[in-house]
Amino acid sequence: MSRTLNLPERVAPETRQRVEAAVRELGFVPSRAARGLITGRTGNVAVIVPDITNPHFASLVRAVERTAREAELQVLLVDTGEHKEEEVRAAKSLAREVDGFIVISPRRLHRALDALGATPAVFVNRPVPQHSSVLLRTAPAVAEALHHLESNGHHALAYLGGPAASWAAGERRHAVRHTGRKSGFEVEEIVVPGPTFEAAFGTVGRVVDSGATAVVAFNDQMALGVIAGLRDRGLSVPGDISVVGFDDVPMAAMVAPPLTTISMPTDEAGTLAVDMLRQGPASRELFGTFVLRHSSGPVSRGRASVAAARGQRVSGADRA
Amino acid sequence: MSRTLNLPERVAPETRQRVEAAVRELGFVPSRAARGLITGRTGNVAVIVPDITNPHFASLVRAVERTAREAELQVLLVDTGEHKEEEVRAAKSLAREVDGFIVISPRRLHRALDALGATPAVFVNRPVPQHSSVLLRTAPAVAEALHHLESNGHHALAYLGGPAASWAAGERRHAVRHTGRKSGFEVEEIVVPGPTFEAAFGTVGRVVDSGATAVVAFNDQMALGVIAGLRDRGLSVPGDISVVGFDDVPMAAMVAPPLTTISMPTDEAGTLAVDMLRQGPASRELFGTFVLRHSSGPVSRGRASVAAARGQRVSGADRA
DNA sequence: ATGAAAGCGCTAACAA
DNA sequence: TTGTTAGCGCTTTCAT
Repeated sequence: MSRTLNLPERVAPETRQRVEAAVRELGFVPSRAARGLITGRTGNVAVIVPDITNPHFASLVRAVERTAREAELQVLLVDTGEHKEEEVRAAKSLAREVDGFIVISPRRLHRALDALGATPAVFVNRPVPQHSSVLLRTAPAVAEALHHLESNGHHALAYLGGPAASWAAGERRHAVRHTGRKSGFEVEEIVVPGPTFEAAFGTVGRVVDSGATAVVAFNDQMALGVIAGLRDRGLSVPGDISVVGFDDVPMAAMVAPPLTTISMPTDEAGTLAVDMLRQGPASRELFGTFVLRHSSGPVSRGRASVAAARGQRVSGADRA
Repeated sequence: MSRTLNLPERVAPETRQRVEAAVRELGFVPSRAARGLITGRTGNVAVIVPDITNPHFASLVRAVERTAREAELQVLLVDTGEHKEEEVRAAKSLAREVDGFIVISPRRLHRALDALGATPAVFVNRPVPQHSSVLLRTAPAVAEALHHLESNGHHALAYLGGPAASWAAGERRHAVRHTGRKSGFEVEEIVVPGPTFEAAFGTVGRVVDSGATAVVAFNDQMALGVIAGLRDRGLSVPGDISVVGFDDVPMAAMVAPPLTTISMPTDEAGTLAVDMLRQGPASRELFGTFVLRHSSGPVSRGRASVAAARGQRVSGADRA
């Protein structure tokens, strides 16, 4: 019977038909657990994310799920809630329940690696020795973005950074600093307490003070925070200041003004990640693309309103 | 040994310590699969959603995941991609791999029920005979919303409906129609091809023509679509027309103007859903709350710009 | 080409 | 209180 299901070609056609009929009739579904016990393969893959509520991670997970199901794999979801020790716990407790891990949690944390045991893993946006990774690179897209800004008369840029421990934060920061300086931009780097709307909102005082005419933020949520903060000070986007984000989350196209941003190939990344699980350690790179929408444009002429807003800060009207 | 792990109180303290030490030393983790084979409990729960990329569902899933992990359950994620037959496939193939289903996919589909077999399930926003459900009710919050609109001088309302097959669409539609008429509103119902930004964007022609001064949309994405469409016609929100959404997705607070909406208790719903898995069939209700932000306000005085926009439609400038 | 038997890692029931 | 055994539903090997 087992033979009929797994090696149908090595069974007599007649027996085969009988068995298949019975299977359909009884609605028989083999137990993956029992099978896994003996084969050593569970048919499960675990995907670990910091926060499924972040649209960028949600897109990645959706792609992983779709590809996994096409390969008859089940997806175990672990949401660490940005809590790194949860990642280790999950790895340890799941290591033998899954055929592989897809770790999208971008903070580097080396303790986690032991917990994996011999279970293969592919890391998204986190290069790890001895393990597979898929890296989402932005440098070429950033170059395009800065070229767009430059040709619109911008020279002074503020960059709102991401979490220090994140590989993506390093890559993006390097891309804008490096490309920026090469293109003759003056780039002011602003460190933000977290990669969130609120945190970014709280930094607009520094953005305005910096004299920048354009700001690039680590992700779209932060870009929205900047836009809201600017508006809160009576400044308009892109009229007074241009804003560019990263990720191109679905909402980026729905807001006003629609966000100029760097779109990440999340579908390909998710698909690639599960495909890479079968192969040995390897590192692949995928590239983001520049998406021009309406939160960026020509540098403003007068800058009177920006100067006025700068006055605000001195008067203590800054909002933390 | 098994005893030490599962019934520690029925083992001699000394033996217990020895075993526990060994467990820690070897990093022993029992195989859920093998255990499940004999106990009949897998320690897994499957959660089925139409689209994890929708922030409303993502919030629900996050709550489910957190609660499940606290109960030492693993979460199997199934994203049906809005495809109802996938739901049946998933139910059939997972029925024996999980201790329960949490079905957040809101379209009603009765074929799915047989596939469940004897596996318990709790349905979110879908009442199902013989099964548990948690229903997210909005009527009281809608009453508040309409009262807010009324006291701001609104009398004519457009309602943009959700998917016909969805229980939530029925509940929300009934709430606004019923409460609306009771409060003396004139409510124009507009059917939209899908619960999306784009689909809603495409209906603003009809919204404007209806003469409504306020629109309530089935969800926040649609509300954003309406706002964008209105802006596209030179109309402002809430200056010319007020807009109210449902769900209070995280982005609702980040956009301009911040969305007035009806917030859903997704955390409680998710938690409740996994708690209810253990108990027998039951139906619980949770209530949304009205959140007043800035996409709604006093009805505009002149309405000249709205009249102008209406002219647009006649001239064929409508965007499908 | 097919049947029979052993055994994957555990728990439950029974002995001791 | 602890050791032993049968067996969960499968696959694999060996015999037929």
